[in-house]
Amino acid sequence: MVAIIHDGENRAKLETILEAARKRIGTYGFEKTTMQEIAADLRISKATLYYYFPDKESLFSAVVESEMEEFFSLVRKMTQRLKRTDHMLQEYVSLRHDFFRTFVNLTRLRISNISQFNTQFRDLKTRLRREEAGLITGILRKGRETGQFSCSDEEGTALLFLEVLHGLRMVTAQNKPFPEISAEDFEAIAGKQRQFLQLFVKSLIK
Amino acid sequence: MVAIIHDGENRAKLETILEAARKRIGTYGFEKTTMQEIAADLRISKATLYYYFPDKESLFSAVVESEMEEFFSLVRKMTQRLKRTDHMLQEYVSLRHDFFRTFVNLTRLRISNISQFNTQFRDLKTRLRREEAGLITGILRKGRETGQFSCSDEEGTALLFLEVLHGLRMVTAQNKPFPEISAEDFEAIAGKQRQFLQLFVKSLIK
DNA sequence: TGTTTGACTATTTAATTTAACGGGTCAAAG
DNA sequence: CTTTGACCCGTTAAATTAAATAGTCAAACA
Repeated sequence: MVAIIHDGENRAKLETILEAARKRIGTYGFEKTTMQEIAADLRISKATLYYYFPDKESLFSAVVESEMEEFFSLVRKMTQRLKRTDHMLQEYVSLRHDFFRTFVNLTRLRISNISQFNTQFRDLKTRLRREEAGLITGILRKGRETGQFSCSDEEGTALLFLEVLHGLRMVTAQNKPFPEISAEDFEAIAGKQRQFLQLFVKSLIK
Repeated sequence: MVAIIHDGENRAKLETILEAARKRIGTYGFEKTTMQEIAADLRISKATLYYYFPDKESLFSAVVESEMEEFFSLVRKMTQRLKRTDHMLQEYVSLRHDFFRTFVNLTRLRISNISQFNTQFRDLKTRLRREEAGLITGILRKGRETGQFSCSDEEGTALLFLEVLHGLRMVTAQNKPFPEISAEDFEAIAGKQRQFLQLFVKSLIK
């Protein structure tokens, strides 16, 4: 049997591995998490890990993917629950912020090392980016259809929106040695993002 | 006589030193520019350099300061020339972009090394930041006074504006090895900043 | 007196070597 | 089908050493 097939009890084992990996990554980041450590946490051998995942990259990609899927799921539920599209954007920023708070170390992966990771990782990143842009585009479209927003080029606007959020995060967190993204920093990021959101919405409601 | 006093011909000598330092820094950045090299370019001894500037940090700060002053001067002239405040913002972004294009390597200074520089450098940075914020605040105020913009909290808005521009620059230039901020990257940054500017102005013209 | 310099030092940084570690494989066992 | 210990090899980290570099200063000079 091959690891890629997810059936029954095998699926459960994969889940426990993902969970262990997620904990390690969430605390120490990609670089500082070894396969040996994950195996030790699960009290299995490293070779067994390699029986379920062909390589480190695949395991880590799977972790990121599952985390992102959960985030997307929350977002979708939220968009169905809310009526006002400006509130959707607001909630989106809030959810995304919480998500990144628990997943910081993941983002701490050094750029230089990203390039070392095979195309697989880069592909995942761009896919998630696209998916995220799709969600925002959807909200903007809905805003236009319901007469709440006036916006031409929803796609371009959505990309700009995401890049500005990303940029504000970077600018604030930039010169922190390493684990030192403090609670205040997170609050500062949230504040700036809210301020931007206000401005953004204002530009849409014309 | 002490280097800090800038009179007559002494001033001229300081200028030539600043010019030589500026060239080196502009090409190789702070870290990779040595006092020896600057001295060699001027065909003077390193000790002479230290006669005019107490240390490397002071010389480099002086270079950055003079560059920034020139930029600010251009901006002020521009604001007096133009009537429409939205055009002022547009021109500001354009000027700033050109300025940073010629001064990239300066920004390449590693954050970790910035902290090594004494408070002096950090002070300069915050002072310039404040000055820049003042310029934008001025434009926003003028916009409100002339009825072109409606904006409460001009200061906060100005800071956000600058941080978003900075953020967009970072996000685009982030994962470039070193000297590889290509012309395309610069164009991409400019494009995103223009797009944001459009949105920003829209939110102000209510 | 103001300016320039070569020779010097003390610290940082870079280059070099060496040891440890981590990703990944595999034959064999359960 | 699943698990494992033992193994390999390339990368990284630690330790050691060599080279630069920021900064000083007494002496020369204009």
